[in-house]
Amino acid sequence: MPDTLARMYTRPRSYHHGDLRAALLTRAEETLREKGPAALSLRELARDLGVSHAAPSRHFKDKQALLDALALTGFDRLATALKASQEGLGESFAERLDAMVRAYVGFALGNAVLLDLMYSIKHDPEASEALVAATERWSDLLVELIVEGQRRGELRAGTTESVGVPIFATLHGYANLAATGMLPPDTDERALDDVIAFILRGAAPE
Amino acid sequence: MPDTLARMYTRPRSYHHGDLRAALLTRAEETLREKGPAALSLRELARDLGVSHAAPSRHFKDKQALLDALALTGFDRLATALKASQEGLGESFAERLDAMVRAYVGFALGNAVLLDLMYSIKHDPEASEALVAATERWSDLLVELIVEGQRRGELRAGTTESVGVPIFATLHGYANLAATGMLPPDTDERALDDVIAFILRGAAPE
DNA sequence: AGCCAATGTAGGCGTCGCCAACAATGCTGT
DNA sequence: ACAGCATTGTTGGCGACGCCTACATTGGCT
Repeated sequence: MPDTLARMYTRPRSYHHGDLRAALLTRAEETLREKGPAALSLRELARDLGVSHAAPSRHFKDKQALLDALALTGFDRLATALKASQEGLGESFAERLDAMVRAYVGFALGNAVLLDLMYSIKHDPEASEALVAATERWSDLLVELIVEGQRRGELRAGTTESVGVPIFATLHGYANLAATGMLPPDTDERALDDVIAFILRGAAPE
Repeated sequence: MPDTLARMYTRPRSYHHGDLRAALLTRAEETLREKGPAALSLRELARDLGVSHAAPSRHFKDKQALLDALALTGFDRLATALKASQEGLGESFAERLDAMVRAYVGFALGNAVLLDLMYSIKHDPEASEALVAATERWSDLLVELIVEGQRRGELRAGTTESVGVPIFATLHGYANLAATGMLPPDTDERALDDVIAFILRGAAPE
């Protein structure tokens, strides 16, 4: 039965696994989601995949490297989700912001631990480079939204930062609270509406 | 020389330490601040304090219990800081909010790792009763601010939640971004002003 | 004075991350 | 076709960690 589980990630093959790196990432994310970050161990990962305890080191120089890679895939998926949320929409800023906020919060709720990992502080200076690039790939979406909103006169004037930071702070803060279950119990759908309306008022032209 | 360090926390005394529990908490927070949460180990703590590796277990049943206690002191200090920020102020909501936001962000910047710990614990299965009480002790301050702001007509109508959640989300989100160093490099003082103004607009009466 | 609960010590268990030495595999150029 | 080599996986070992149990010292209470 544990063998059945292993088969999901490991080709029935011997010696060379085939795609151990991808299997490690997949399994690691499942563990993260199901048992939390503290329960993530390289050795257990290796056991689950039917591979020796040192095999993972061929693909990730240490545990942090695996976490960094995991965060990277998270940013990729987040960017994809946000981009998808903007497709087939009208040009109204309010409409687009609404969609983006919901997509972001949806991602946060569906990937709470992963999101936490993505924003945690301890990335290697080196892996940082790829991470920064990944972050920009999606934050550009927000910037674009803002610039376009300003052009259409639906947003107040000001530098992208002065307008964007409060918006992003609100979005990020709400997603974080919702994902960690820190909001008053009943407040769920309704609260998100309130937050979106709040952002629109805060960012409205003078 | 390591002895000198130990003396800071340990009475030169033998066998019974005197106040090992408090010394553990103090030293643990320093370690957290200086070397991050991953570097915090019960055994090293014990070594630093010149005590055997099992001694801490007399005061904290396991590592998580120590982290919980640490979070608890964090909430206490946060509540104190927020309360202090409201003293000697006028009654204007704008003024009081400004002070509270700055106090919160100040705490977040000065206690980044601890704050992270505080919020990661709550989400845990059964947050201890004391912990829940501690969070309420300070969130009541925010609630009070909101209710009073509404009474004075400086805040829009609505349930405390519908008004408070967006405000707190913004505050929490900005503090979090600032503390994890995720804001554009130059944006520091100015950005906080923008955020406060943003909150006031978002929460203003219709 | 004597006893007991609280506090600290000593040692051991299983797991972890990381390292070094060795083995199997498959790609490459000739 | 095949020899050589880089890639990938294995084995075993090291030190550190969290937690457990059994034992030692202490100070306060009766």
